[in-house]
Amino acid sequence: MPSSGGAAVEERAVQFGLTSREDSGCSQEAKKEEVIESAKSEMGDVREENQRLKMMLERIEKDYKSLQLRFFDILQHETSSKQSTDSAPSHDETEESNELVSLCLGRSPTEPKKEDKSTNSAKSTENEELKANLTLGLDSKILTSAETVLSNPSPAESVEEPKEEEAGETWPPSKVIPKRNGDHDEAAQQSPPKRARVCVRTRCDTPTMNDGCQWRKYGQKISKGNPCPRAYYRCTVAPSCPVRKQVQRCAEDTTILITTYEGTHNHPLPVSATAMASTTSAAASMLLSGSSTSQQGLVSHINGTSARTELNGLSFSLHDQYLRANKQLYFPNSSSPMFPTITLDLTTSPSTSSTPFGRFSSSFSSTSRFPSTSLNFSSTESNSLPPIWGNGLHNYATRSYNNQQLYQSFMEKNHQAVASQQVLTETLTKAITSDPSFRTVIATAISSMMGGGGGASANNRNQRVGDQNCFGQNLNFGETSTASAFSINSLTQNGKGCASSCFNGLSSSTSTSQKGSPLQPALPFSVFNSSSMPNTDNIEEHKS
DNA sequence: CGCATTTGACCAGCGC
DNA sequence: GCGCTGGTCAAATGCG
Repeated sequence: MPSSGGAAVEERAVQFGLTSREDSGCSQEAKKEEVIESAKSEMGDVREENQRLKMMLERIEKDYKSLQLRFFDILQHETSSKQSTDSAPSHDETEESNELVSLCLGRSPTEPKKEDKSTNSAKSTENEELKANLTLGLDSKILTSAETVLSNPSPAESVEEPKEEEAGETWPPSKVIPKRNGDHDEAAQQSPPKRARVCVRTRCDTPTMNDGCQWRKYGQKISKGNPCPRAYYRCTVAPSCPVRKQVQRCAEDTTILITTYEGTHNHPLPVSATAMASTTSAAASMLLSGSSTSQQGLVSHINGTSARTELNGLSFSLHDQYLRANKQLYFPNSSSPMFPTITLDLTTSPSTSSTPFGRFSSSFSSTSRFPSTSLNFSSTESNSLPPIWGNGLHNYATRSYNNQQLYQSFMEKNHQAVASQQVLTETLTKAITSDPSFRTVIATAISSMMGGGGGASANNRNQRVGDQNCFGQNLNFGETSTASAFSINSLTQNGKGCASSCFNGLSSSTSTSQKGSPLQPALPFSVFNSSSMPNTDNIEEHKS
């Protein structure tokens, strides 16, 4: 913004220069002085304008600070209330929604950090935790790649990806020994051959679950113990992408599709693919970093044979199979004893277990060399619960259930997903409108951004469309129309990437809503930045 | 014709 | 060493 003021100064200076040159033809000093005086007065005006712009900038920063402080307050309050009443859901709609909104606003990854230090220490401490969540818990490269895409459409994956692979996720696992020079990651510091696999169980009628990525089938095998063939896919988004996945139907319930991901994408992902990728990557990170120990980015609550882990807000239920005696005749992962496997159960079939998470733990084979871990997104609660998160009636565990429910809904019923998004939109809108001060701050920020940006040329605005989207879309999220556009955009792309996109939003928003950092990029909104992505579908939607 | 899928062959790891 | 199994390759095939 100051740059626009500077540009104005230069422009006017040029004008005056020309004027004075023209006037120099007249040798009358009086005119010269007149011109000089007028120029001085003009300069004074420009200074004033510059001053106004500076003040505007300061005001924006101030608003931003207050927004952030408010977010931390809410976070703190929520954390404390959650600790006191773990079982009783006591969050009101506004709070949860505010979380979401604040997360969006806290998109800037660097600035808030400084501000936290300047504020009170307690909050900065918490923010450090959140930051840790961001950097470690979401060590998922998917997120970073998504962020890269947002900020720099050019393939910066060459910088990002190797870090990922340093974590031990290389391919092919049987041929490449994951000994890297840069194995300083905590995951790699553990047993080198430890390579995480993320198994996702979903109900899906299609041959494969559409996760937004492009896959090429390169093999199919009948695996032992399961009459259903296992298909092998490799990611074809980038030629050198090491990511592969195995798809197999559950023998017991053929409607359940078991997708096992391995490796990390070394390329920017389509927006529609970031959801599953980030989820699996985060899960893999959690697994590689130790599932049942409390670490940075991971807040685990170990309770007997299970542990509930909050990974960037996603409430994961961990069940070390070694803690369980349950056995199953087969499990897809039992055939791959070389790799630790983490399973995300996105199925919502009625549980056969009495314990909230028992259904899943019983699915594990104990033959695996590494402990498998389950991330149970499911719940034994009735499926009749509306897939609305942030409705204030559910605790975090339930919200994770809702999260999963939503994902399922998106996968199966797009219309239902639209409705859910609309409810979400309403909730967000209500969250903003329910708090006058909050609304004022946001309105000020909006006006500051939009109005203050008036000094910038249209070209500049276009060039910085990503950045502005970064801010504008977050603020606009409080507007029903824009939020609806988001959901519709996500859902109208031929019904394929939509599910992932929506899940993307859910996972990201939810992840940041609890322990996740507010500074962490909010993936769902990357949809708006799709113009910077090579995803033409999104580009078209963005234009519309 | 180009691309994706299919499918049998091949290879490596593991257990006996 | 042999057999079993999982995983991958690559030629054949199918499809748009």
